[in-house]
Amino acid sequence: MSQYHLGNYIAKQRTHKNLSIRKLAQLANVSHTEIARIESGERKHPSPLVLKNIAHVLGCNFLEMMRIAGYLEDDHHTESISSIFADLSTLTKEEIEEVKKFIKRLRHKHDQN
Amino acid sequence: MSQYHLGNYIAKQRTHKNLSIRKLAQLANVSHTEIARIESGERKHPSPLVLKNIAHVLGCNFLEMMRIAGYLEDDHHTESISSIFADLSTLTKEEIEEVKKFIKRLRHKHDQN
DNA sequence: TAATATTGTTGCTTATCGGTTACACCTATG
DNA sequence: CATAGGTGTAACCGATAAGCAACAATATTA
Repeated sequence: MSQYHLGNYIAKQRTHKNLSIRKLAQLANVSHTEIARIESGERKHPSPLVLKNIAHVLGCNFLEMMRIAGYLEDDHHTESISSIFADLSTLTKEEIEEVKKFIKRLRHKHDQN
Repeated sequence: MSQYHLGNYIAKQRTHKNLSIRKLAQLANVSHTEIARIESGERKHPSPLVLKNIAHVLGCNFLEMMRIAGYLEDDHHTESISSIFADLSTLTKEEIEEVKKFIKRLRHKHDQN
């Protein structure tokens, strides 16, 4: 396990925040052993639900984490999305809220099919 | 299991494409029993890798599927831009174009101040 | 130095994922 | 009718995800 994997990414984020494995585990509501195994690379396919909690505590992008975990495919679709991502950073909080509502409405209509 | 879940979504997509469970399984390189369990709701947390294959065969948005599976962040944590990123990922190309226009209008109004 | 706490890691155990096989049911073709 | 094929589901089983308790090693404090 000498290659760069999800565990390295999480470990870097964690140490950068001066958190121990156990402290992160406590905050993310995940066992410390599981986090240790993920970081060491022993755990091959951790649950997305676990990763979601970890990403939330570490304050890093969950989808980025999912991508590193090998769960996402980087296709053209996600690329066009990331361009929007760049556009968004120029907006104010209030405007971003409007975008959120707009997306929520879209998705609501979307889910009815 | 009377509620709308991932299985209902997959079953609808599958039948809409006139595919049997076994045929879908064959194309997606997943056992037919696993797909049956996912559709029935018996399987609680199918692997994202399995879902990726299924989504690819069905020609539907993988992240949308992930969202329905409960693997992506929901609206409780959508405080950062990165959460919008996740939300966007569940939309179609056409819908994303709408969001782009919406953002463009916002910025236009923004620049007038 | 001795006692205590904290670090990451290692069995052990339970639950669940996911495949192979077998089943019961239905449909079509001889 | 009978045989063949296709449908979804159930029984069984190996592999693994993930928690708990115990561990050795280090850091801290009295």
